[in-house]
Amino acid sequence: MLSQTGVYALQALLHLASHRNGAQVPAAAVARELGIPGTYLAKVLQRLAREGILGSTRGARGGYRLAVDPSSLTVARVVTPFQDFRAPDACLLGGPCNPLEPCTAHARRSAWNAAALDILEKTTLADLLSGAPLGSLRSLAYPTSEESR
Amino acid sequence: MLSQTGVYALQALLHLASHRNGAQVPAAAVARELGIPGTYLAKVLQRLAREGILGSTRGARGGYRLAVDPSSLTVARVVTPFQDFRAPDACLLGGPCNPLEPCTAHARRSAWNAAALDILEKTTLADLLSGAPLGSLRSLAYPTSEESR
DNA sequence: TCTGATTAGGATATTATCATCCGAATAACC
DNA sequence: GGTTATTCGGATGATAATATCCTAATCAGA
Repeated sequence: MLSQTGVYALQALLHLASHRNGAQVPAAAVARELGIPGTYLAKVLQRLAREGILGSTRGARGGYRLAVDPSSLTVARVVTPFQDFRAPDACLLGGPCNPLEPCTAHARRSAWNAAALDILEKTTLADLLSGAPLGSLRSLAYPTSEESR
Repeated sequence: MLSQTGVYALQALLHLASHRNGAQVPAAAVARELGIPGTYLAKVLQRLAREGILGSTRGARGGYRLAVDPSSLTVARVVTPFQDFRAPDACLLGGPCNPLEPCTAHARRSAWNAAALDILEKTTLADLLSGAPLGSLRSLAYPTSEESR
């Protein structure tokens, strides 16, 4: 569901978020701490900075810091720069399938994708850090008896 | 969520399932019908045959046929040979994280994965073909007011 | 102003996924 | 038995994701 790069991004952000008072942390330190290939993480952080999710300063005692509030930073926003979640429009049944009146398989597939994206858009960095109750994830548990088929 | 190869497999199986009375269909015909690269689909079908999902006969008038009942064939079983859905055990927070008492982020990530797998295991080929009500997918809709955070 | 630490960015290598090619093996039909 | 249609399996090629390398640009501090 999440690409390797997406996971790296999340890990790094969670690590930075745990550094209170917005202290700056060099990319190499984050990488060392998390056991992520340093040269690669550098690229990922660079990208997150371009996205405005991280702030950066170069030079001695420089590094990266969170630029947005963890409680308003969704997993979707973190991960989207690195992987595409748009539902593919090709129909599972092959034939040309009117998007306005899609076949069942098509509709189901879109529902899968929407559901996955929904999770990512409802979960924030703060959620991941705080031991908050599962919230939106609860709706993903096994369906209770009356709604199962 | 689904790899390209997984989608090919599903499309092909759906196509074969629509051929009543278990008639055999050559790989090339399936590929032509669905607009999938024929030489690649051949490999996919071969694999599905090894998995016991398809039956095959070589030679003239040969081809592939479904070897299991669509209503007992889950999407998970179709797709698993081509992509791994096992939840990675690496912790999102980096540090060594006791699997028996995982960190919040870890738990949430597992929940995502379990939820995704759950969808795939609850949906059958027959579901995709029949216009059956969404069933298990309904539990993935936006949470109703009282369960949202 | 020099030096060391650090991000920025381009170029390149490595690996996995997707796709193609080719030579068999097998089965139906004449 | 020969011919044609088809699956099977191995080898190879293309493309995208992942990872590394190198050279700047920038900043803090001595």
